[in-house]
Amino acid sequence: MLEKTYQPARIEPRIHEMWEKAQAFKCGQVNRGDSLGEPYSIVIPPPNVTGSLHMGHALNNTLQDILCRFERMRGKDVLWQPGTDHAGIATQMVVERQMMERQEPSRRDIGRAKFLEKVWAWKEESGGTIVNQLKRLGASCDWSRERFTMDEGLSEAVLKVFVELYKAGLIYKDKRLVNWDPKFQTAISDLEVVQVEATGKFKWQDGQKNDKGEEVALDFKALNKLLDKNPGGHMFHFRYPLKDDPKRFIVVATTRPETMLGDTGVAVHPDDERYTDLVGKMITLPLVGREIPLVADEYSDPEKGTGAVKITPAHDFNDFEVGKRCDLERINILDAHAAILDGAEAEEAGVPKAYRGMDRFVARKKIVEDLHALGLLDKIEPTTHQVPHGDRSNDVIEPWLTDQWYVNAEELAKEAIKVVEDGETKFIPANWDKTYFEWMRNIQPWCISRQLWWGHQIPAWYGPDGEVFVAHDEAEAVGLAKKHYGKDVDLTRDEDVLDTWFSSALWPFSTLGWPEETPELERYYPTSVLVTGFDIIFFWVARMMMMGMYFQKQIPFKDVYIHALVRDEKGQKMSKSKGNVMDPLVIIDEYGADALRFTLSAMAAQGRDIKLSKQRVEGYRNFSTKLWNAARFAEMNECVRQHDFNPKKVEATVNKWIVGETERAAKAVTAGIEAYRFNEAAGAAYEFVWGVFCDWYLELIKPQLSGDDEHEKAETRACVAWVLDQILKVLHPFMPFITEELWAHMVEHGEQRLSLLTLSEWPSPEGLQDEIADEEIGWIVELVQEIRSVRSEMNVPAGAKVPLVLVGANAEMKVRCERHEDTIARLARLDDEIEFAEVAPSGSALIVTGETTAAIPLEGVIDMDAEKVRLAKEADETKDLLKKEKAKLDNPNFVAKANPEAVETARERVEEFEGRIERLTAALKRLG
RNA sequence: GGGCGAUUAGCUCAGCGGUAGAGCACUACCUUGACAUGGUAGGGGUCACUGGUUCGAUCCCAGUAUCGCCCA
Repeated sequence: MLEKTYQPARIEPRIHEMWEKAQAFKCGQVNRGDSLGEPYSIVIPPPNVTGSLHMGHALNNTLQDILCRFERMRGKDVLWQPGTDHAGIATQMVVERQMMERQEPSRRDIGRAKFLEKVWAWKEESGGTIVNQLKRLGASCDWSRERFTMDEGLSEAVLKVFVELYKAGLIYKDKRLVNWDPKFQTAISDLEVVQVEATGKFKWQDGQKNDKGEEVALDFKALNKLLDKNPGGHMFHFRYPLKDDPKRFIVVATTRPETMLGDTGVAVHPDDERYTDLVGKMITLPLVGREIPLVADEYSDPEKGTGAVKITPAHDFNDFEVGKRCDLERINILDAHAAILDGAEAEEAGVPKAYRGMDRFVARKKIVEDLHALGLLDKIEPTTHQVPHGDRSNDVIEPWLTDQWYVNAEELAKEAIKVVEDGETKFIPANWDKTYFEWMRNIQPWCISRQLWWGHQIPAWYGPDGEVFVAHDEAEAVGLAKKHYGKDVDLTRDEDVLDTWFSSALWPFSTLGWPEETPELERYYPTSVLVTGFDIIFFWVARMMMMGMYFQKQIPFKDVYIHALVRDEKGQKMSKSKGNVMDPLVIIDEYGADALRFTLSAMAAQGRDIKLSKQRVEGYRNFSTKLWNAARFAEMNECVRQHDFNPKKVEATVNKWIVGETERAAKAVTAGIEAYRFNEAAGAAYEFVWGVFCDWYLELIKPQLSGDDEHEKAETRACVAWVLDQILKVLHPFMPFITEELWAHMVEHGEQRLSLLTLSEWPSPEGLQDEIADEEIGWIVELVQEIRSVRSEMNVPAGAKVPLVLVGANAEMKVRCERHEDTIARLARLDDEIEFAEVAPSGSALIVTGETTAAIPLEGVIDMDAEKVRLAKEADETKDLLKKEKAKLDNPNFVAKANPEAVETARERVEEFEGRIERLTAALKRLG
């Protein structure tokens, strides 16, 4: 006997063990029938090995799991490929932090090899967290195939890709500006940069007078206090003197004063008449003394400030381009820590001694002070601007001039764009292709080198003169070098590693064994769908597409399903700093994995973010309880599975009706999942289970189950068991644990199950609709609801039984009544038998439905005045409806142009409403 | 500045060219032998605004307003 409530915490681990033991999720095995189904494959977007499951993961993996379980039940050979990525910066950071906490020597002290040993040790010990969390969510991945981007095989793929792209000229080394993270001392991708708004409040202008006519002094103490708190937020205007006419100044503005040490020009707009005569003249850069030209370039905006901008090509992305166009020198003034250069480099860059080795923000303050002392500070204004920060370090990013490796993404993007244009790969919802195209068509060279130790070390070796040899391994590089130099030379390997996304880009085929030509690669590539969030379109989708097209000549996935972001109940992004994070594991502990999964799927409407609240989860936990108790009811009534039960052969009307409803529900769920409309699929299942099966079917059959018609009882019991089986099946992708548990349990008195629910066949009932049964049950439902409604409105005590008289019933209704008398009586709480009469007994409450008038004779019990008001109100409402329909039909255009079905419906309605009004009027007349 | 999206019940959201829906919340009643994590009944909406298309618009189109996100 089932317990009274479902207790997920007790059951989930056991179910999980069952699946594992049965190796239920292994790909390439025959689960049913005698042949392998057609392949269906999904690669998991590999979570960071340092990660732990957050709500976004929970949603992402719930949706993938729904698809996989659904297709597996439909007989496909499903591969859901799991694994994690090595997350360069994040992992290195975690391990370094751990070393610091343990007061161990730093990574630089112990060296690269020792450090990597430590990272691997960390990975072995703690790297599996998220995998176990995915299992708790119920993810039906083929865990036997779990991969890691730093695996031997995947590393081999990385090597091959790097070498081949290099040979094809699609990977090259270049000196460009990169986003430099001074904290981690590595280049990071544009996508790892977050813009943080800075707003200042300090204001000062040279020569400004106060009320007393005194010049206002610049309060450095106040300014520096602000700058210490936030170095951004202010626009500083400097006066740069002309070389030939030192009394004449060009005023330029910057939010980063220290960069002026690297200025190599000042630009004005070519059409700016204020400066026409000055273009080409030289300016003396204050503090530094360098002579720099005034150039004309359209980058400068004549409307902004003075129309002149200082140009620092080595420290600003826009200035870099201006510098390129105007042939300006690039002078780097920062070191890897983003401090001002020191020593020989400083000398070479012409950095004045006063600032050498100084932190960038200290230099910022000092330069402002020094320029002010020279009378070259024009004004300081508060401003609001975006300051780039590293998303992991949270340090201010510096554009920095370095040698890095690049992928010619523009070239690779061509094919990746084409296959989406051609519809080979489809985005769902479709409008995400706009985002994809936008990004792909404006793609920049992809900087793939990172100054880290943890990752795939770049397979490039340098000769003594800096000549580069890219090869699969050192031996090959040595060979190349020998050929180049004509003798053996010492080579040094490039120290840098590749961007983590470089290996992730290969994930759809590297996990299948590439570069080996494996049967899995042959069978499961291209994968069926990639399921991910929109924020990852650039990171994964774009890059997987480029690499897939180049190395496999085939798309990596047919569909890309983009799901929403999970937010908190107020619509805020969940973040640790806001403290509004909902931990999926806490929710699972409290409500069960099924409740969480169902909540996420029920809310996963396309194109809208999910605002998650505990209350919602609680609601779907209640749904599990409801299902549990329906099964419990079935069990108590010995509703057990009969192997020869055929839903097409049921005789009882109510059974004919429920098998038809089951078909409808199964089809709706199927259609929903097929179209990635998870909310519709979940909603259809929910409505069927609760609103149809529990609320009506189980109630309608109660009299039968306690009756003595053994033949009918047997059919109904078998029918309940059959419907429940179908319910467990269609709910399984959403709620795998409770359904698997009930599936196993429902056989206690019946036939042994041959397999797990998760390997059972997806229902696809056909031909079970029965219009007559639908109509008959529909009539009963309506009648019962109306009686209940009247009882409630007339304040008939809930426990009291009332008589019922059908007025002017035709033969069919009489038959129906007789057939379902027990049921109606029970559901509507009637006493005695239903009676028939030509006119309603006096003192009755009246029910006027589409085709029926029913009377509840309760003279003395009900308030006849209240009854009059109620009927009059109903008559008025019906008259309004009638008026609307009539207006339609009175419009000749409607009759002429509207769809004939619409006209027909309108006519039917008019008839129905007129009938009802007639009967309501008659009823009112009787009441006086 | 460019792009995308949203605006429907108190809240969160479905829906969609033809009688406005759900969940939660709310009100009343009910410990009836599956379930109080429940049942029954009920209240509650100019479908943001303005035009247009149409026999008919919450839905399609254009514009306005407000909000959100992404990219510069």
